[in-house]
Amino acid sequence: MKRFLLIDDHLIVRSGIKQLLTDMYKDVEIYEAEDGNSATALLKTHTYDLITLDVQMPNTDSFALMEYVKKEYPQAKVLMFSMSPESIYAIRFTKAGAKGFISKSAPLDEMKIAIEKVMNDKKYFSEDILMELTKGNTGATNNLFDLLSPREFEIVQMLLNGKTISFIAADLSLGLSTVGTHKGRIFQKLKVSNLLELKELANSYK
Amino acid sequence: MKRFLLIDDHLIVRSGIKQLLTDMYKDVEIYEAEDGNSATALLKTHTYDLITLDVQMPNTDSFALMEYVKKEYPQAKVLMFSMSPESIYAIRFTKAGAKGFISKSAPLDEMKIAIEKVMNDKKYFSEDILMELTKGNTGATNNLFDLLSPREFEIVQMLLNGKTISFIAADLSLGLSTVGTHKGRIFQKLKVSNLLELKELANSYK
DNA sequence: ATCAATAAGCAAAAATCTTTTCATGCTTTC
DNA sequence: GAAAGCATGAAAAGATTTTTGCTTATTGAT
Repeated sequence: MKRFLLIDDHLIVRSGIKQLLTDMYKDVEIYEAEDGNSATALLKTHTYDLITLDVQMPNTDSFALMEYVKKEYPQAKVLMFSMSPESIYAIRFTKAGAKGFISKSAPLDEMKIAIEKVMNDKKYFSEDILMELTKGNTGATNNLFDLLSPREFEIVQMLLNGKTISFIAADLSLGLSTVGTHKGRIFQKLKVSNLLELKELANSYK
Repeated sequence: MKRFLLIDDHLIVRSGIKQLLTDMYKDVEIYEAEDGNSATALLKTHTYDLITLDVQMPNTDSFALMEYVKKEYPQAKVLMFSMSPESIYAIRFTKAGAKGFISKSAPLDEMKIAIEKVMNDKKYFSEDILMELTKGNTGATNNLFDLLSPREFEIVQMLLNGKTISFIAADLSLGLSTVGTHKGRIFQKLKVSNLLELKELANSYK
């Protein structure tokens, strides 16, 4: 018998995963949580063979939940489900202890593989994420913003407040291109490719 | 026998809806499309008792698809599924002919009601959207996005997805300055002065 | 039929941003 | 103490975006 915990705010998604799991295993026991509170409550009542966790949920800090799970239940096997294939969150969640990361639009076969792998305490990541993970940067930090130098940090905050390059340059008495260069390096370090992604990343740190 | 067409890019969501439908009706025939192309192909092969359509899909303009469906198959009954309960999309899709609008996180009972209503050619909308709709009749809207023209709305969506001016221009086969002008007009209508403010405004309708 | 308002589009110039490359100073490491 | 590496800064060239002013089409109201 396998026991699962599905954490996702969308009922219809939980229902889909449930379907998949009952297809895969003959004897399953499935628990569902639609937010962090019900998740922690359910974590206390049982141990699970696999926990699936949605990356983005309203009213719930998925990342904090992941950290909580890792701390309280170190053996827990967590498979992250994300809406978009290219997730800027992948690295953070992986460092926080997620064993796998898969997109909700992934084909069935891939999902099954991901589920089985993680259940057997192996890791599962899609190609693109794996590349991101292996690409240098084995920095032990959990917070990508820690990688920024003081100056970069100063500038990233202004960018997050909607300030333009030219405004920042004037404000800090720097050359236009200097600020531009900083911005480029910031984007590289944080692995984002535009302002909106940067904002999202920042928001994900609450 | 009931025949359904589910249009959603996330397999796991389709699977969830399928589950719900097979629970509701004894004899069902379910077709799935993960993008606009496969949807239009499937529309040609059968008529359906109900079509469910995801509001946001990558590589697919859901709104254009809705308009296409309405034009080619005026009797089709379309139930929109959206990630968030309130939505900048609600009115637009309703005007384009959607018969219902429901959130993916809605409780099971509500989903069943929505499905049944739309199948019986009645309308279904959640409270908040209904309010939005009735306000429209009296002239004033409380959703700034409703002020945008079709083209502007198309472009604002892409901007919210992090697309650049030049990408949008190429994608829509428009001149660079055309898209730039649209963007300027969008910012004016929505009273925002940069991308981040735009994003925030959009989020506030979620 | 005309007028006014809205929508859609573009060219060209001006403004702004990005990328590449390099220089310098400061730490850390061997 | 030399080498390696990072932080900071910027010029130059190139690319992109914004703004201005204008054209055309469509629609609704008078």
